[in-house]
Amino acid sequence: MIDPKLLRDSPDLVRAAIAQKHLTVDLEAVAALDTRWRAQLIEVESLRGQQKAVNGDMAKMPKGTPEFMAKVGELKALKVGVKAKEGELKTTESAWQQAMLELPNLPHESVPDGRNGGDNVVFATNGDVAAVSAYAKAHWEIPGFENLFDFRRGSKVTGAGFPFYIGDGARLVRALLHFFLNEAGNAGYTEVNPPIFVNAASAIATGQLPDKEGQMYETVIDQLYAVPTAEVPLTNFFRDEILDEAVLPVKRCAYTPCFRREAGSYGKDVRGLNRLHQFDKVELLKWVHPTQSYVELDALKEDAERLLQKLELPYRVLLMCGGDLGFAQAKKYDLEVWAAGQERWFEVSSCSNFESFQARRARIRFRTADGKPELVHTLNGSGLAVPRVLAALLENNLQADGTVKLPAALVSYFGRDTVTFK
RNA sequence: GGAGAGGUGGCAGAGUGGUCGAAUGCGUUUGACUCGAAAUCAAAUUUACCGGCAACGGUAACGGGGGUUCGAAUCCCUCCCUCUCCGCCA
Repeated sequence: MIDPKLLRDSPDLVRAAIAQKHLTVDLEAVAALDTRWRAQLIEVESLRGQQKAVNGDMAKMPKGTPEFMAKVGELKALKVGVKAKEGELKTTESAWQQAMLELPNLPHESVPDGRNGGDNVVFATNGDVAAVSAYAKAHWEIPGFENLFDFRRGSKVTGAGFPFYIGDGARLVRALLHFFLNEAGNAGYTEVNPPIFVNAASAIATGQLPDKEGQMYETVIDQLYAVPTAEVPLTNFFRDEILDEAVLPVKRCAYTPCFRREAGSYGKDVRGLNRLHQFDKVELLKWVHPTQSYVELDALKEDAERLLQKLELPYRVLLMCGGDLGFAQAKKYDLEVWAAGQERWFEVSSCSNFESFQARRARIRFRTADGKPELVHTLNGSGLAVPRVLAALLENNLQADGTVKLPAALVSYFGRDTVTFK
């Protein structure tokens, strides 16, 4: 949620920022709701003030006297009007709140203009794409692939996009997760093992709701959502809390399976490990002082990059343009890894600064030196998503004999330096 | 899943219909005393929103929501959560 005062005082600024995201929002309608809400609030508060004043008098006079009964009558009459006004206020207020929840976050000034993915800026590249592998092929075409990654049985048991990982396949997932978590720990992130179902309040706080419920799996009778990312339970850990300024920045990481319904994708995008309904990911999360959030964003991005460097995977960093920014992000870098077999870049991490957008929804604050609560800034990034990293490892490191040579960083986690597809 | 008890300020803990945003204790902050510290004494110490340049004023909040009443922390309904006992269970 953006600051209501900002919309009130500088609507043009808000309008321009939203335009940069190429979203259409009826700001006038929101502003009108805000105006009406305040007018009604003032009215209701003054009526309640009257009630309180008369009530105060009554408290001091003996019960049952004619004066007392007169006051009762007076307040009885007043009550009807107040109830009606309160009802109106409530209606306006919930409409206004809903509208505010549907307003996107504003892009940071350093975000480049652009309409879609094609306008993103290549911020940095690392590694030599041309020199990867003479034997690369799309990972699902590697002979024996289905021995390690069983999509057919996954479809039978659950549905498309829910593979079984078998033998070295399962072992690779475990090795990567272990590697990611250890690296995050070394970088100062405290490991957390969070719930993987969250309630609606949590999903609202991080921006999944309202609006995007179709992208989450929902339980039938308990009205819980399977987490699309560990970001949701992790961020909500401090919901409705005021932190001590001295503890900032708080840095945490978590592994969770992630569940995404992702309706509407097809073709090569969803072949093999490219896009799944369930996948494993380690998420990095920070709660920081507002003055530090952009420094922290760069550090976060570097923490994620380091993983790709250690895995010896060529990657590039994209600075997302306004039109390709998500609803809740103020600024976002995507890390894309090169998959030599498909000759494509794949997003394996998305590092974002939400500024106070999530913190305002979640009411996560810290106490400043002068004792006043102030909203923190939240940031998160993948560190990293497993299946696409895995796909790139398989494709880029495929050898002539059909085995895959693992990067040195992974050998101790995997237990061997070679993956076979038997 | 069944039965019972309970959810009050940073914490502990009073309050069972009328100036109660809420006693008291602890904690914290500031000041006094002291060479300094402890102890002691004094004062301060929730949050949100609205109005206001500000000082300040107003309204709301005693787990959430609804109801009764002129008036609710207090009575009623409902949901959530915690604890105890029983059942079940990795």
